[in-house]
Amino acid sequence: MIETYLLEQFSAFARCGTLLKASEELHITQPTLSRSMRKLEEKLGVSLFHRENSKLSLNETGKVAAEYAEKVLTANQDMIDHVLAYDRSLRTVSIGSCSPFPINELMPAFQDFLSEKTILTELSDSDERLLTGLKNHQYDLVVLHTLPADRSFFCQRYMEEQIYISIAKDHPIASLDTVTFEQLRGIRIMVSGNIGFWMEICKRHLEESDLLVQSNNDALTDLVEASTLPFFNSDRMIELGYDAPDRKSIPIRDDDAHATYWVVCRVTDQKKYRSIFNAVRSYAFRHNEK
Amino acid sequence: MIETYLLEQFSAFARCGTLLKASEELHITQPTLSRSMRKLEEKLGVSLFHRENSKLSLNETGKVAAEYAEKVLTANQDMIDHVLAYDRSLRTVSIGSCSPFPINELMPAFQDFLSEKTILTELSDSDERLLTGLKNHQYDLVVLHTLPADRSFFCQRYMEEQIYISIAKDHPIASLDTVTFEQLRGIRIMVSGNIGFWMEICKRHLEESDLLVQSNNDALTDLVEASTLPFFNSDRMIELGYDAPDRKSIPIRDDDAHATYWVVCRVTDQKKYRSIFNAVRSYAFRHNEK
DNA sequence: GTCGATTACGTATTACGTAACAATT
DNA sequence: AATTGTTACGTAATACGTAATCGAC
Repeated sequence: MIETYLLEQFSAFARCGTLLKASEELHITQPTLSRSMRKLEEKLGVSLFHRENSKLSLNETGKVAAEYAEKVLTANQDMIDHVLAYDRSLRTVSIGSCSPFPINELMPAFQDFLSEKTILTELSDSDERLLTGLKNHQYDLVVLHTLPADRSFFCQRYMEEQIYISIAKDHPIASLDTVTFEQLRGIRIMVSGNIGFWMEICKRHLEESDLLVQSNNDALTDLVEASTLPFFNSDRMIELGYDAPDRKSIPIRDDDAHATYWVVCRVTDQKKYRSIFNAVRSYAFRHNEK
Repeated sequence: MIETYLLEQFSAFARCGTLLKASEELHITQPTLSRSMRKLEEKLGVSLFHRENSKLSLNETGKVAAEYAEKVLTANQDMIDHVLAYDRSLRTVSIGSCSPFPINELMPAFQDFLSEKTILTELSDSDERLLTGLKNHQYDLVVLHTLPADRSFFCQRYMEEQIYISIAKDHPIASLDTVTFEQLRGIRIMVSGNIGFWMEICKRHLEESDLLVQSNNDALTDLVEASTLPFFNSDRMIELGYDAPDRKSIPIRDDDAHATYWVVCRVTDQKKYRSIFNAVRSYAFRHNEK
């Protein structure tokens, strides 16, 4: 077997063409490289270079050897990458969600029951992408707004969320008890940029030009206070106090404005996340009682 | 990058299960292995083992690492194997032939013009197999008894060979000037085992049970002298003095009993073997003159 | 007591750098 | 003169072995 450092030095020479350039790239001296190249030849028992006129170059065998050396080195680097990634994956729980609110609500439970692990959360606007991610171990837990048919997933019903329009009290619409997306068409409405699948819903029912998307949440809060423009809200957000005093929040009665969230994992991991699912279940129970 | 010796030691431990057995396999001491395993963990920056009760075993990450280590090591060994094989191939000329006689005749030319190379000759009973071997660099030169249609080969007509039956002078057939395979059916005939495609010809035209195949050439010579059984001969063999005084050699007039040999190489190698083909051509010219 | 792993210490190997030299361009 | 590769020599790093220690079965 050939030691890795010899292959690294050989590969560097093959790329750079001269020992000098290779030695600069590797931050070692030429004599070291010169000796290493001889050593590699000795180890293999074959000649790898043309040596003439203080000019060193690969011969036919050397070119073949360089190709294979590259393979060995990438295999080595691959090992490092994969082992580190695997080790990381053991200490990390990746959670994907179609919407930001369930994640916020679940965070305390995650921190309780996965205290020794790193928690990594990610928003996605597509249930489908979340499920494929769950399947190929990109995620360990996902929160969906649709119930997957696949039996290889374990699903627990979690919570409901209802979208509201928060609109100035003197606006004609403020007199209504409920509205439809249809009634909101043509009105400019502010909306946060990080709302997962809700953005798709909004774009489907309203003109895209009417949506004032604001990715920065602080900026959105400022805008709400500084303007009288309506904005999208939800029962969950209102519960948390995200409301504006001079506005009225009116529920949107379209089916699409209501979501039921499901917490999902691979059936093989069902036991692993048992305590989390218990917390989810009791949360769902408490809220169904109301 | 991880040095190869660390991966070798790690792999040995993964196979053997204990440091002691691994150390015996590698002919090093346990302390060395113990230190190396720690070093590997340090280099990767992750834990690879369960250490408890003077018992060392791979943890989950360690098992993954062992798989990848194996890949790196096989890539390393692959490199060595292929580089050595390639280097060998540069100093070797592999010659395949459908018949022994052309090789014997060409040997002096090979030794003249490939003096710095190792010459490797091989008999094959199938032109087809010789051609595929030539295509995939198993052979560099082949001698065929059929002219290949493929334009990616360069072909040079070489020599003729005519099969004779050498039969006791008092045998009825000995009175004939020529014979056919048909006339020889039912007669037990001795034949050498190493005659390439000729064996196929004999089996096609004669009962297999009538052929007394003798793989050892010396034994065949002895048998020829000690018995009066007929045997197959050829004009080329007769020229070289391979004959028996108390027998008569009669040419077989079937088409199959006559062969025209072609020396063939890949067109890409045509120049490389130019001097050999010159020798072949002049040999063919001399013999056509006769 | 045996087996397996680790620690501590000393040694031998060897990979590397410095300096000088050789050979081209 | 500048560039590139090699040789010679000394040094620092390190891989290894020996001996002793600890724990468990």
